[in-house]
Amino acid sequence: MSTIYDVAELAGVSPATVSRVFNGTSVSEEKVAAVRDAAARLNFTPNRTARTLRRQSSEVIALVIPDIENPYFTEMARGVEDVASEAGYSVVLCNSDAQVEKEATYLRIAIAEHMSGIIIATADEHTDLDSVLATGRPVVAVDRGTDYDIDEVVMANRAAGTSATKDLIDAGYRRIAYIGGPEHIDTAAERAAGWRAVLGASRPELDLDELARFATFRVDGGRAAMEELLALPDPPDAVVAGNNLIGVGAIQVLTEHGLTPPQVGVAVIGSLPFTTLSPTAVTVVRLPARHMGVTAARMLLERIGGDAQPARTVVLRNEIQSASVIRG
Amino acid sequence: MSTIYDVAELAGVSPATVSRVFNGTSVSEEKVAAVRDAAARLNFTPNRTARTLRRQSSEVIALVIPDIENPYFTEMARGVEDVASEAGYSVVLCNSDAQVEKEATYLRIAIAEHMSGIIIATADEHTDLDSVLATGRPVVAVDRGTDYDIDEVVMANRAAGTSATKDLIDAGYRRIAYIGGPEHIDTAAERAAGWRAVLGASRPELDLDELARFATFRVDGGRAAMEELLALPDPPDAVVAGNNLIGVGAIQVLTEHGLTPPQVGVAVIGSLPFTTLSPTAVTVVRLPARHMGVTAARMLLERIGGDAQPARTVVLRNEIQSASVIRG
DNA sequence: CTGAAAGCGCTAACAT
DNA sequence: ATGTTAGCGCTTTCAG
Repeated sequence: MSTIYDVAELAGVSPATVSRVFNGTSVSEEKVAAVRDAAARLNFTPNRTARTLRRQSSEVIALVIPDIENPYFTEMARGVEDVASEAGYSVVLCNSDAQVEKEATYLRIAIAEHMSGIIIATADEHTDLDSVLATGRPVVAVDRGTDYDIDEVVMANRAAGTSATKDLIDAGYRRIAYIGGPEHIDTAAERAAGWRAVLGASRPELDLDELARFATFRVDGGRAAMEELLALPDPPDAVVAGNNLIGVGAIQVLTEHGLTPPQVGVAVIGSLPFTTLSPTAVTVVRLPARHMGVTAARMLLERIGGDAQPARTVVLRNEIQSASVIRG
Repeated sequence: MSTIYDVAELAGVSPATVSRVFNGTSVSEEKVAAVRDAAARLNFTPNRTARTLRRQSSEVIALVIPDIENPYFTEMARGVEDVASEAGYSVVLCNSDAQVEKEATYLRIAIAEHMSGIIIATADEHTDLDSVLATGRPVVAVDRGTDYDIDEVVMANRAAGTSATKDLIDAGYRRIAYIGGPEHIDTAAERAAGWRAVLGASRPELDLDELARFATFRVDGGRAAMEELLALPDPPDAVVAGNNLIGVGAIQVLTEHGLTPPQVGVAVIGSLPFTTLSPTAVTVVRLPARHMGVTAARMLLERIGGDAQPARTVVLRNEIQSASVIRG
């Protein structure tokens, strides 16, 4: 690999001039040409590591997510990436696998690699951001809140739970169960609270605790919980799924039991990007994941640019796509 | 951020000793303790950039994929990540978005950041790897072949096309269409060839060109092609989908037309991780994506370790999960 | 086993 | 506008 010294020598200028050419400061026409020519001839690529070491910052941002296989997060990643690359930043995707230790490792890497900012959907409500924040790096929380006073972009989780449940009630379902993610994750708790409030008011006779299940935010979690609910002495006639993957799991189990929606009502919080269901069979509360990524990236870029206004919380509105079935 | 000099001073040793402690070379018990203690007290994190600059290599590998929203690639990414992190490497995920320019940018970054190796599912058959290879960095191609003599891990694409088609024939379908990815991508071409060979032999009366469609490897591609096929004067009674997303699109359109599988036969090359279909409705040729990632990562790590044997090609066997429907 | 010192490639004062 | 030079933080000879 050639260096700016090689280029400088071939072009007959100083290394500093080469650096200037690659950084857009004022250099005379002719020297620019000479440098570019020499660089091309040597197949020169500036060494980012050296540059980063010198500048103490790099044009890369870390995006830490708990499940890279969840389309919700990859859709968000797309949003982040589009904004970032537009601004000349690359984004490094880190999969914490919902494990605090892995998450901590990636956070450490982000610091050690001088990345200029972090967008994180935390693995745990109490993720420790002390050391990152101590370095002065901006951090934007997405999807889930944190214990810190930082920018965050979240969904209207409670509203999502509310409207999903209401839709099922309007469609005529009565015993509406809920399968959510781990209770200690605030999004999961909020969505459940929405369901609880609506159903408690509308169907006071129901034992809500019997109808609520808290699983992992994954397909197998949804499957297991749905099996449990179906095994109840008095099984539910509808279910609200706390996220996309839980929804998939629940629908799979229902289908296997010959209870294809809308035979049993299903409302899913989150989009089902790869579903092959008829769009009228299941109610979907669309969560604007891409938009979340876009918003978070913009905010982060602002902070990287030096913006020091107080921390903001953006709550993204969701959009319900109701199953058009009216029941009994 | 504190440096080894700070730690050295606090611990009463030289910077070199601090470095040795963090790199596992022989240092006396007591000094190790002193250094660790000082480091902890200063909340010291080694600066990877400096280390990389000095060592001319970093423990990160780049994984370049054409579509981060395709579960096939994220599943593969998981495999790569598991192996890599086991070996102390972190993996940086780069989404080329099937664009050669974006891909080239990420390749450039990989070089400039001194990443120690690259796993790539190319955006284009003729992706230019010259500059990467010129640096001596190992590159492993996954999913798709390249013009270069490098390690590759691919699926048994032709066989996938063959068995998908055979299964549909065995189930009694007659006019079996094919929707594949862009013809210039070798995987797409091979899968199509499998379909063509089987169908040509078994149903010589069919006009294969009429029944073949080449789309993007995405849901909308599958949708558009399926619509076209259904609009044919004599529409097909079955279809082979060239990848998972095309399959999803095709099934969506069929469902919307009231032609839910297995009313029209569907065989998909690639797993459908988030479908809610009954498993007996659609034939799936499972592609071991995770395994592909694991294999590629292992090979890359070997190369990084200095292994210089001739380039290998690993072809991964697939597994068919037949729809258990027998027709006519 | 330990320390001193050079240097990885680049940028940013500081001169000129 | 351009060149000179001093590091950024770390690893790694080379001495001792």
